[in-house]
Amino acid sequence: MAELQELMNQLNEAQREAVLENSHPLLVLAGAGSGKTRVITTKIAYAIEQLGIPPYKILAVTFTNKAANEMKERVKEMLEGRADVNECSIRTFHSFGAWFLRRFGSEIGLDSNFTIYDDDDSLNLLASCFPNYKKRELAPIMKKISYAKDRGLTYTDNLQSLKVDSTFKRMFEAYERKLHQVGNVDFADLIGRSIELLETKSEIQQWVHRRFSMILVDEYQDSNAAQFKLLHRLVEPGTFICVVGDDDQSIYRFRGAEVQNILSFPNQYPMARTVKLEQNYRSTQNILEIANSVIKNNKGRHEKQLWTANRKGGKPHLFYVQDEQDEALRIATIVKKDRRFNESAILYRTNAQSVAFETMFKRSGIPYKVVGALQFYEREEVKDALALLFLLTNTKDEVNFKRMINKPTRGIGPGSQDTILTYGAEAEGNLLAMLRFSTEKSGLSVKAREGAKHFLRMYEHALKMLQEGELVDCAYFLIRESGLLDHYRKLDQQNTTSKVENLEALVNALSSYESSLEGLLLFLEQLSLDPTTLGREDPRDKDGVTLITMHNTKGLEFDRVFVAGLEDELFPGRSAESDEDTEEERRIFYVAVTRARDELYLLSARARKIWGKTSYNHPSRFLDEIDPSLLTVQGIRPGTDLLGGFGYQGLSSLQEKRKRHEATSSPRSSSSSWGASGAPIIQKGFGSKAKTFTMKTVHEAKEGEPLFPVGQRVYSDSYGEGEVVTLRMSGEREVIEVKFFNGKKTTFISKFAQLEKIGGE
DNA sequence: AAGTATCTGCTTTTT
DNA sequence: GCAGATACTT
Repeated sequence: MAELQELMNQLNEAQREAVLENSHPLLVLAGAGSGKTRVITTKIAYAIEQLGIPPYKILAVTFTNKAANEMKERVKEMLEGRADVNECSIRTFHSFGAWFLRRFGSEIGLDSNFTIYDDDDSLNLLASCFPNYKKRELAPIMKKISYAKDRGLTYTDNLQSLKVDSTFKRMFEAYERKLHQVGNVDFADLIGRSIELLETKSEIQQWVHRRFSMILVDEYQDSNAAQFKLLHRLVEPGTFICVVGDDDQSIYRFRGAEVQNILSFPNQYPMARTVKLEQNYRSTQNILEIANSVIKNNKGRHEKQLWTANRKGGKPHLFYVQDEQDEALRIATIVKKDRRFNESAILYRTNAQSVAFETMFKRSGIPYKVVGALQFYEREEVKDALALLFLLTNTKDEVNFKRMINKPTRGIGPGSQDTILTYGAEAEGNLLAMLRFSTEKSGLSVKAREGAKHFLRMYEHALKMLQEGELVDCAYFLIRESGLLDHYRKLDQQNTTSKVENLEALVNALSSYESSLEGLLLFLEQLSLDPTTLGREDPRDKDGVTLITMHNTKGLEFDRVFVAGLEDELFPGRSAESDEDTEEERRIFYVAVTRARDELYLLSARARKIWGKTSYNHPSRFLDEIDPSLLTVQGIRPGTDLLGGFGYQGLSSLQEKRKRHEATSSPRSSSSSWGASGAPIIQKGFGSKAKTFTMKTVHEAKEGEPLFPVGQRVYSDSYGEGEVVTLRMSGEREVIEVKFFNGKKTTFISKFAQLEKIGGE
């Protein structure tokens, strides 16, 4: 108890007020670095220790996994020694939805084994509804469907506000019906169907009301209309609700977030109290001043006075650099000097920007960690293996079925797939049953039927293994028996990839889960909701400079922050057209700058490679909003004419673009040391031509005679000498396996094999 | 059905 | 610079 008192003593007056107010709905307007997380975590500690609220009755919701994990840890630290701390629900909105639906979804016809479709899967599902459309055309529609769902709308609602036509409505409906049919949910459903559940099943709503007596929401400014609605359904007059946020840090408008939610909280909850946290404890005065001078240009915001009692600090730096390599070099030079890797972070607008830093850091031996990028999960082989597992938990999952039914190829092309799917009604959506029907009846070619049989038998066996609790063996079995393992092993040998290693890593990750269907579901859910966790050691354990998108830094802080890529078209991005778009970008800038405790570096490059093309952009307009006297500037601002004549700035942006374009297309003499112009010896064109391999019949078959005997010595351009070790027939085709003397083993279709027979026949 | 070659057009940001 | 769609060959 004394400890709690100590925690309370660390708070300022406003913070303490926020912790102590527990009888009215509470809105905490918390500026950047004002101790918002501390307030929430202390509030939880206070509720448990002082008010005697059992931990399991507390629900704290955040928007990002990182924030949720961070909060969990802080609470655990504060309440060290209490065994029941883990009973607090500290989750993202989406993971709450998943938990809730897993538990009660059956009440609204949702199988509890559902899996969660990501954006890619959703698009595939939509594409399967409209085979005549290209994915390119459907992608923006899918985006709009998600957007509508984030707004809490269904296809039966009036969608006029979205400016859509009747085709859209039709597609929206078809998508939703299909999603129901396959028995899975998309991200938006985790919120939307939870709302549906609460609205239609009063006994469950009552259960929820009994269960959670205190609900806290962090980063409330990022909530969208659907989440707002969900929250409203979770609380009853007796529930204590507290939301915390900062309208200046609202940066998820593109995903449907509505700042209005935080601004109108007092109207929604008439008894609400508001507490403002305006003292910043994080940054130096100089850093804060820069943040303030930029954000004040936003019109749609609440006036507030964020101040700090911290020291003035050194002057932040602004570097004008040549290009992205130069940018990386400058940063590398700085962090190398004092080696304060862990205390430094590089913030950028787009994930793609991390590459230049990674390359440079590898070169200079600087340790780093990329936060958030999906690297592992996005790999083709990993997605393939996961698709096999997803199909295992839900045999109606058409998206993952289509992904894997013919991969690696087993003779079931688009035509055969259509045939199989025609048994849909008869099989009640069960894809394995469809396979069975299609193998029993005519309609498939011999090859396709064999392939289908094999796939079916494989799954029947895998399901049995899963039932017997052999989860890891089952996963391995699927990966091997489907042919994926051989397929990728072959690719690894041809190229210098390590796809098989990734498959192994996946199976290894799976092995730390309970060996059952439940364990598998948990594993898949964890992966769907936070795909960044897999395949990488816990980033917190690793030393190094943090590379991270500005969006991902919310809630984090670093001694030294580099904000990279401050150029128009990149930041603010090219798609920021309206004032609202620009204001959102400005808030992102504000978030980025306020992450810094002591040192702040802003970097702007004259040239940058975007999509393989060098482009020349203006320094970010946000830099113009900073009083130059606040910064130490190094390098020369592009457009500054040292002779005092006309610079870029005198030209309209269109003229400029043209002019820059000319500059780009003329042969460049300058070229940085590792620019694209330093001609490599292996030219792309030649390189790929040399590898070009067209399937030509190399060996003519003679009636009834095999093309190769086992033991035949052969020579291959790519592998060198080897010997045929096995021979089998695949349908009409002779297939041989050759073991090369370099140790590699590869399978060929004899007729097409680029092999020379050597030695006497 | 499967494998290649070639062309096109584009990526923010996250659950 | 890369993925996806298209056209073509075996």
